[in-house]
Amino acid sequence: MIDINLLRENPQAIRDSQAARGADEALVDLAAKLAEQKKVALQQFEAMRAKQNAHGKLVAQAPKEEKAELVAQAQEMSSDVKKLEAEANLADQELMVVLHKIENVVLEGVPAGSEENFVVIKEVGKKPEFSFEAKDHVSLGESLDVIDIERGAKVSGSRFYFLKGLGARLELALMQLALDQASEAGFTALITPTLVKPEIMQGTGFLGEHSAEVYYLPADDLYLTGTSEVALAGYHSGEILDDLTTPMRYAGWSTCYRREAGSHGKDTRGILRVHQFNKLEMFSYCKPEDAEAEHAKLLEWQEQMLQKCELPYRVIDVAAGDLGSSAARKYDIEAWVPTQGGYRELTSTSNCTTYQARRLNTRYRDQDGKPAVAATLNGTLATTRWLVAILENHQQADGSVLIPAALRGYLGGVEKIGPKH
RNA sequence: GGAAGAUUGGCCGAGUGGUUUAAGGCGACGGUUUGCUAAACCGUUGGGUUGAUUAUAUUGACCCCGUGAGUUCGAAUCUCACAUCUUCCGCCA
Repeated sequence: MIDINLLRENPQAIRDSQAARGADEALVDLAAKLAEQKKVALQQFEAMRAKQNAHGKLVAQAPKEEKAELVAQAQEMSSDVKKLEAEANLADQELMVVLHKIENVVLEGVPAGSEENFVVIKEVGKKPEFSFEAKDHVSLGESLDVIDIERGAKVSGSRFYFLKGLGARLELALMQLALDQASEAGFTALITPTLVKPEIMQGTGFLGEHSAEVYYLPADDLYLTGTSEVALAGYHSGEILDDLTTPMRYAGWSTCYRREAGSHGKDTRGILRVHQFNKLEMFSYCKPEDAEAEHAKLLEWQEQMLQKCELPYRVIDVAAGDLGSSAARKYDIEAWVPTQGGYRELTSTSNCTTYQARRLNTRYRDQDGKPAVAATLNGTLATTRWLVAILENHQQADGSVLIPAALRGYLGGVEKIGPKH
């Protein structure tokens, strides 16, 4: 949710942001109007309530013989109060509906426009050159007996898979490497719930445009999370954090579930786009003025992980129209995928400024001890999808795959995955 | 799945329809005293919305006692639903 003070003081900034995203600018003026209406309604209600309260004291103190008379007067007041209260509540609800529709104000420098308007910030690493015909991760997974897609489909349907043998161990190795790196950087590890209540899912903004992406369990009124960001953002909801002089950082590990409802026919081969995968997510709570510096750090840590996995990649500054509604800026790191001849997203890091925390009511105490809304940021440190890039980039002429040195320690020193026969 | 009990401020805890404007204690913070610390004494001590004024301050109104609805002129207090926790019984890993 945007800051209602900004709506009052600088509505143009919000209009400009909506325009950069290609979102509805008219919402801004509608919200301002509704805010004014709510204020008036609330004042009327409070004035009437004050009268009622004062009268109530008279009733309490009055001698018995005068009570009947005073109570009769109070009855009239009561109905007025109820009416005005209902009006004020309605005005507030109307305002909230519109406020929630306005997306976060994008930061200066974010490229305007939609998906294709991203800006490449840098390219790092050397793309591999093969003297043989490179295999994609599906055939590598099959020949090395580390990914079993056929049986995944048999058991659970399309977009499901088994990771097997060294494939399964490689994923866990990747997660552990990421968790160790995060721990060294001061992150607190958290294994998070993957089923959450509606208000948490709502609060993190995943029930907006992307609600079709989310698995829902009607029998229990719970949602399956598509990322541990949901639980991590909800972790401190409704709290006032004592000290944010340095950011509070969590590394959340969880399985993630996505319906992929809007992507029929897209990436149907392999494990690039699946219904279930694992992810290690970084999540930071910090002061709003520290958010951009924290964002840069998250990006740096992500780059370190890609370098440890010896993957060629590029960093892109995602365009305003392609940001989630909570994000004020987002950087994606895309790894080179040889058989696709292109880059594919491996990580994403968003600076949500105070937008997400305001909706979840997460605050901190500033220098004066006064509560203020915190900023939240998130970023991927490892996912199952990384296996695609690792397998394809490190494949050898003999059909084997070299394991990046940083991961070997987690695999009992195994240096390569050889063909099964 | 069944039964009983509980939920009040940072923490403990009183409060069973009207001077509750939520007692009291602990903790924390400030002050006095003190060579320093402690003790003692005095004071302060939540969140939100919204006004006024001489506007970094002062002061007022309203809301918040797990959540939501209801009864009532008036609800922390009564009713209903839900959530969470505790204990017990049953079933199961």
